[in-house]
Amino acid sequence: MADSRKARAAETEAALKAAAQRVFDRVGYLNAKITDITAEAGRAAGSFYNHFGSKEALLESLLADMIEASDRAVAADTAHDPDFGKREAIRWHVAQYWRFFQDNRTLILALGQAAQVDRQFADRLAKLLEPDLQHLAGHLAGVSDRPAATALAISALWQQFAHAKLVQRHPATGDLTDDEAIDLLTDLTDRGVNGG
Amino acid sequence: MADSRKARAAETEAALKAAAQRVFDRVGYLNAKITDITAEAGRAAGSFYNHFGSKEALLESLLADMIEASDRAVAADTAHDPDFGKREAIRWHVAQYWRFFQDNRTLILALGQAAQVDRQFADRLAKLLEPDLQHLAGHLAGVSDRPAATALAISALWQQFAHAKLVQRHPATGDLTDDEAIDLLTDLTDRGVNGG
DNA sequence: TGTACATCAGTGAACGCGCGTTCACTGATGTAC
DNA sequence: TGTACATCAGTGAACGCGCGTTCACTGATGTAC
Repeated sequence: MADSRKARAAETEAALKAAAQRVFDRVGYLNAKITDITAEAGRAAGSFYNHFGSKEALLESLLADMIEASDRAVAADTAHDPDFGKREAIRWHVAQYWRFFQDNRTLILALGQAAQVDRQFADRLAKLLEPDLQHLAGHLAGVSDRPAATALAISALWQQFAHAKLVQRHPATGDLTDDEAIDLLTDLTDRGVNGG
Repeated sequence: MADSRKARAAETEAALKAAAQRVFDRVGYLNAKITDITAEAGRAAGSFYNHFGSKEALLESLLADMIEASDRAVAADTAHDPDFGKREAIRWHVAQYWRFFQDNRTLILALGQAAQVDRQFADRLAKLLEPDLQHLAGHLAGVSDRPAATALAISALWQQFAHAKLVQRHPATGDLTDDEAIDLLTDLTDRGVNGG
């Protein structure tokens, strides 16, 4: 049965990745020890280094997976409405972002933590996020006289509010459903750039 | 010359605090070693523990200083305009926050990093920020039907945008003066809550 | 005012814990003939 | 198809680095008489 070795290795690698997500979720990326991850995956400590050079390499591998999935989703999208003059176009983007955050919250937090302690990583991450920012700035070109800076402000707003509700579970967001949270962000954004 | 001992101790403590700020600024709170701080202060490693129980205790001491200064500033404020229906009232608050961020950026970043790795600390920090959020929510009560959640969203917007410009120095904010940045945030906030 | 002792801030070498990383070994799978 | 050897994924004890933390010591300042 050829390839059963490769299959076993792939299985272990996948188990380590899945275990890492659970450990990150529990204690955070920075507090996660290599041995926490291998224990969670039910493997020996040494096994880790057959698959990843370091904790950061593992994180980058998870990031690559996320980017791949996200690129596929973008490709599947049949041209969404680019006109940010319309509230509905904005709401679609907010909802899209909200879902993305929910689906990837553990990884997003881990990336943020890694960026806090490693300037190089922070720079690389910023470059990876640049296209999304450009995308947003493109939509704002028609309605704002400072599309780039406004895109930055708006994505900051969306991200931090999603963080407050979905991660921190801040009391001030406690009585909001997800849809209401998305509406709130949509209103702030729509009025903020379009006025009224 | 009585008290010259206490004076020396106070001097060393102040030197350690000042050194810590510089080290945090250079390498970040999480990357800062105790010996980095003592070396920067020109003292022996052991000296640190005469004054602080741990790096976190030092951070809390810096935080206490900031809160004290900030409380003094609040006390000195002769009743500002609470009516967020007016753009000028909003701009005053944005400018206030901007200055606060500039004056305390190193410490704000350090607090954020500490919160990332220590849930207890994060909770305590959130409680300390609560009054400011309430203050903002109070101003929004007249113009928003969800003042608490909106206050959270708006402070997230202000903080992250200040971070992008003043810490990250994100290219998208490169051609903005501080006043223009404050205007941009004011516009987004004013229109966001009041519409046009 | 002077002397003897106590106290204290500061020192820095040494200790030891935690954890990342290595490596000799095992058992199973693949390959050569 | 069977045998002998090679390769590889996985194991886990052991190693060693980095760094927080301690502690016996020094010299200076304060106190008692």
